[in-house]
Amino acid sequence: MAKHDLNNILEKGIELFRLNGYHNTGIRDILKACDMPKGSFYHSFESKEDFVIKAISHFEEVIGKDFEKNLSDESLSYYERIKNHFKIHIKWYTDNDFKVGCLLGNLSTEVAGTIDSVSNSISGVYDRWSRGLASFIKKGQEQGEIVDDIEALHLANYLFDSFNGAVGRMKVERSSEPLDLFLNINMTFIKNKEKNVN
Amino acid sequence: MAKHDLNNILEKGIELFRLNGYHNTGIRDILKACDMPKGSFYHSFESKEDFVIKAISHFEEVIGKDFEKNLSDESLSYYERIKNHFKIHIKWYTDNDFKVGCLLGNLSTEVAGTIDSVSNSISGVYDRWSRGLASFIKKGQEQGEIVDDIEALHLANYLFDSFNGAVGRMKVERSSEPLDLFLNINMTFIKNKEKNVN
DNA sequence: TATCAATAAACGATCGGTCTATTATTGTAT
DNA sequence: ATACAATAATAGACCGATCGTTTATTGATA
Repeated sequence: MAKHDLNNILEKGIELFRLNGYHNTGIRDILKACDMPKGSFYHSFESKEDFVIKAISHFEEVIGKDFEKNLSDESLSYYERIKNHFKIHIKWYTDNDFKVGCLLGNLSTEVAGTIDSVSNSISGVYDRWSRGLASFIKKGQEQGEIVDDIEALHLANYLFDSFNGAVGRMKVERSSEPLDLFLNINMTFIKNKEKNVN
Repeated sequence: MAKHDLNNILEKGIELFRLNGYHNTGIRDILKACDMPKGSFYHSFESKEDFVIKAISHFEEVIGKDFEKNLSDESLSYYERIKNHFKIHIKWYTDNDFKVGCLLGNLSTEVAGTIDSVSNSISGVYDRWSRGLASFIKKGQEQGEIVDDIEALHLANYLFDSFNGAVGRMKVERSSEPLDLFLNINMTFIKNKEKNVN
């Protein structure tokens, strides 16, 4: 039995990676943030690379739950559920003063081009998330809420990517405007105007 | 008169920042890439931060020209010019094996949250570029080529952000698919279907 | 007493940045 | 034109700090 809760360390690491990036976050910073002694890190993790891979998995688990909950809210139309999901995330970024990015977005731009294990790991998460979102988009298309001239899986992938781009810009502008633009424009775009659904 | 061409150093730095990121690119790496000794760097630049700010300016200049050229191609409709511009960039990323990001996109996610001078500098570039693109979007809207229910400046900002998100994903997937999706989906979205313009 | 997780201390490498010394280049006076 | 001081530019050794990682030792358990 480990004395230190590994999930706690992973979450502190995720927090710091999101705030300061991968290469600008030292292992010492993570350890200091959760009062773990300096020597203990390599008892639980093989390397920093191993740590970030496990952090990605933990992130998938935590955000994935939130994700499923939002999309399964049967009081809303499929279109509204998707909109609501992004709205909730926008609120979160706003509450964090526009200084924190998405773990996957940060790692994608910073290290996905140089560390293969990281890009492979992120790719898997996006694949699963996109298929999850796509299943709800498809239902929305079948209900006539969402435009159906674009494949659901393509639309899902695109929406995630576009949102990440807006998050990057948000950090620059220190404002929710890029996120709001993302939401308003894409929600206008994907709405099937022939039906009048909220 | 300087023996070393400052623009050459800036371009090598931009290349490395785009490939490996800001914190993962040491000043030594930049100097080695252009055979410049250490002492000369600090004769020309105050610090790494000063260097990256000047690199952003140089990047604005270089890409800005390319940008203006593409959008001023009078053989194409406004809609086609915009599409063509992004197409040219997609080809460039493809030629670079999907491992290189946009300087501004990289710096936005990696350091815009922590180094104010960088976020301010990037913000200025985006502001000028967005206004440039918006002026052409506006003309496209007036010609009935582009949907006009969204403000041109908003659309311009949104397109840049969305493209950057696709570039991040491209690095993860090592594929042009995210970029192609960005182009196909957005070009479908912004096209005014009432008129039949290429 | 044997085992092994947990931890402290130290490792070599590299970071951004400074320092002093040397070499080109320039402006000025003759 | 020539001599010479002044300054710009080049060169690389060097600095303390910090990087990711390794090693040696401790402390608890069986």
